[in-house]
Amino acid sequence: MDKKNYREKLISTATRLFAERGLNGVSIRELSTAAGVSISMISYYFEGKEGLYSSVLQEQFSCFEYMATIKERDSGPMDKIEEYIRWSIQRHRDYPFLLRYYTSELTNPTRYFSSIVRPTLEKALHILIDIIKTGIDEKLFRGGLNPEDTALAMAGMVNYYFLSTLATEEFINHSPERDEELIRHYMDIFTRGILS
Amino acid sequence: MDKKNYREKLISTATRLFAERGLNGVSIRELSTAAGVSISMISYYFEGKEGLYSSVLQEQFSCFEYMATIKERDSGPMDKIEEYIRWSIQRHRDYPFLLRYYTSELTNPTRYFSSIVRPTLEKALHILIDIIKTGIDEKLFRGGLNPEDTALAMAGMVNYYFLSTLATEEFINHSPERDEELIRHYMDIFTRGILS
DNA sequence: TACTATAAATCAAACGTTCGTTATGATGAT
DNA sequence: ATCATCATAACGAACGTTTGATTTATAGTA
Repeated sequence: MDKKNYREKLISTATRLFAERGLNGVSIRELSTAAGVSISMISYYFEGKEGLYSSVLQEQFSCFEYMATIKERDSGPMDKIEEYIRWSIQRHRDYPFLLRYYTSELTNPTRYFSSIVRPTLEKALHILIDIIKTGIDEKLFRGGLNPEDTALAMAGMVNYYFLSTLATEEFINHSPERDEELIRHYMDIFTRGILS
Repeated sequence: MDKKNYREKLISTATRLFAERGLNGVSIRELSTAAGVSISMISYYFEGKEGLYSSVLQEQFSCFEYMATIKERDSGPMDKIEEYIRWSIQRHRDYPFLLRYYTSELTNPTRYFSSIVRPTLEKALHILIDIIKTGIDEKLFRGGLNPEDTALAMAGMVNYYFLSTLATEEFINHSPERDEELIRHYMDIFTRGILS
């Protein structure tokens, strides 16, 4: 039989369950059963339950690094904007989990938030601003446009949709087709407001 | 001695503690001690812990009814927009709690979300849309403006700020002066994008 | 006013359950 | 021989709930 590594299995199961019900909403007994792994593996691979939670967190937020690469892509501002929206939507699949983190049940949530989440959100915003500035320079976007305002409105807009659909059937069951539909929807809004 | 009623004391304490650490992050022992009340009062006044949580929720969301009255106010669209922003900011003092609710630890969160939160958010959005439409009709706002897009961008924008400052010192310690500063800031952004 | 009976509000203690952790010994793969 | 994994059991701590007794408030009666 193949050598198994249940570390990943634990992480993926924990990601789903913690996203659904939070750190204190899931017992490690239920978690290990759902993962099909012995309960003692949690202490074996991680430093207990909070250690597992921290590992999940770290993995969740590492995905933001991809966002930073969009700026360097060899494509026009319009394509980059679309890429940002696409990335946002895929990221928002994990939104319940991220929201949980914002109001974390960890022993010292504020420190984590300040050191990871906040800079990440600000970085994302500045990348958007840069893309829009480039669009204005290249005279693709309206000259009168305020890059900071536009980026904020855009990031907020995408955000707001997910906040309002969170935890609904619509959110949980969104398909790739629905994703594309959403991307077109936001690109339409963006286009209406921004093209020169 | 006066007749006491610890119901309100329990609700106010629970509101603060649940906002900080969530339903499963606070034990009813700690909660009752913090309220200076016997633990059995929770089952006496509410139907257990979840009942108390539900009561807090209901009170939190009832504030949204005020939002609906803004539309009927006897003032211009610009004033109404400012009122909306002011209301949003004050509401966001309770943001950690509301966010918790979005990812609720209740037994059946989706039902609550669908029946309370979603309609509330949509109602708020439609009130904004109406205000903006009126502004366009009265030729105060740009004619080319898309009311739906603008309302969404605006609601999202205000939202995004709080998401990014949540759980930071900056958020927790914001003062009335800081509130006014924020209101002016958002009104500036709005004005730049919307006036005719 | 004073006494009493009833109901409401409050409490401390106990109950049974579940929690996260750790220890143990065994099994199969490398 | 080492490593990954298992099932199981045990542990003390913490959990939410319930019980039964006690205090307080209210109302009725004299």
